[in-house]
Amino acid sequence: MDILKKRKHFLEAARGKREVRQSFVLQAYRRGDDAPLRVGFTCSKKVGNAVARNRAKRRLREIARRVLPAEGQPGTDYVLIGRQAETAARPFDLLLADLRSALKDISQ
RNA sequence: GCGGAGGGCUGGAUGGUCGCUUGUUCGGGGCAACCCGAGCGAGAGGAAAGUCCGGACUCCAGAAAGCAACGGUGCCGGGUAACGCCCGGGCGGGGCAACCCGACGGAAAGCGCCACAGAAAUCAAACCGCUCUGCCUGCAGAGCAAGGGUGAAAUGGUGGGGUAAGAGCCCACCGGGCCGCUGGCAACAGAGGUCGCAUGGCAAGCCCCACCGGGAGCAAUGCCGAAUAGGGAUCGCGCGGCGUUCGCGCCGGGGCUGCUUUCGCCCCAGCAGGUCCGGGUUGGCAGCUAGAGGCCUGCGGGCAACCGCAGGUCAAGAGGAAUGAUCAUCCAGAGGGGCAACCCUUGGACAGAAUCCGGCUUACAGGCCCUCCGCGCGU
Repeated sequence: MDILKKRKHFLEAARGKREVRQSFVLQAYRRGDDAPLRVGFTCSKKVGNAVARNRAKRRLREIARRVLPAEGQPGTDYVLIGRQAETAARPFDLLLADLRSALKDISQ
């Protein structure tokens, strides 16, 4: 599982499908190859100050690490977008459930 | 005990599970750069923040000196690599006090401004008035600036003498100017003499004086580097100004910091083509963390800031940016129940390194400690 780092890749992912959950927004973009899936994280200044953004990003990174290797699809770029308050405050098991349901919906 | 002043410290703890960055050792792979696995370490703050000052470091600008411009600082002394910071002192102001606050050089160099009110706001004067004289019920002339009133500010204040009424007109005390003296490195202070005593305020309006300052910043900068365009050197044609008898002769001209001087450097066209050099975007590596370092202890100097010496110890280095996620128990705190032990619920301030240091400023839940002042009570 590689991490997205280039602005170009984030812009590509933004053209793909979107799934909105209470705690985050998931974007997915099919690259059309069989290489391992990739994931990126975005927390804009809307999420809060630097401490709030870092915390939101770390929680997103953690749920991605636990769920994506088993349930994500190869050849896909995923982007998780943090949302104000909910990303940092939502109970962790619900956060995991949000990601699973979003992945299920977005692959259809 | 109540109220207050100054200063310092702290900024949740432990464990389980799963991760990230980095150092090192071992094993494996690779020509190598490096990659993979395992073990052992390290991994956010007092403000990491605002980016407001001061530096280190790097590059740019021809150098030096002087001048000008612009910006900054502004009582004195000390500390420091330096500062607009810190310490000590002076002066002024506030507080019963501990203590706190202060853009705190110059207003007889010049310009400008001083709203409203007021007669009058800096250069002269008199609104209500007061006194005397003349005519006699109001006016004219002369004298006065004490009283009233306005204002942030009205030509020093209080008391007395004096006078027609008054006035530093005269006197005492206070205040002030000037002069030297004494103390102090100095800011300044003290006592004395002298002058009745005309230089209102604003310099946070311009300005003057003294001192300091080149610009940009780690996205600096250096190195490695595919392609394309542009660039440079050299060969070749060929060359600046003036005069010309068209053979040539003579002489230079221009640019480089805001200006000047000295020194120094560079250019003198343009162009088809050949050859050679080179080029630096995405990316990678370096810069990159050991430096005016922090902390502890001891000794020495200093009122202190701080300095010196010796010993010990500690030390993130990311780069769409690691330093965590989650669960449990505990500890502060808050609410409720209970005589109590205790139980239940809730719940964690401000805030995240980005080249590195020294400051300042701002934000901050809760907790702890020290010193001092005033009042009250007891001895």
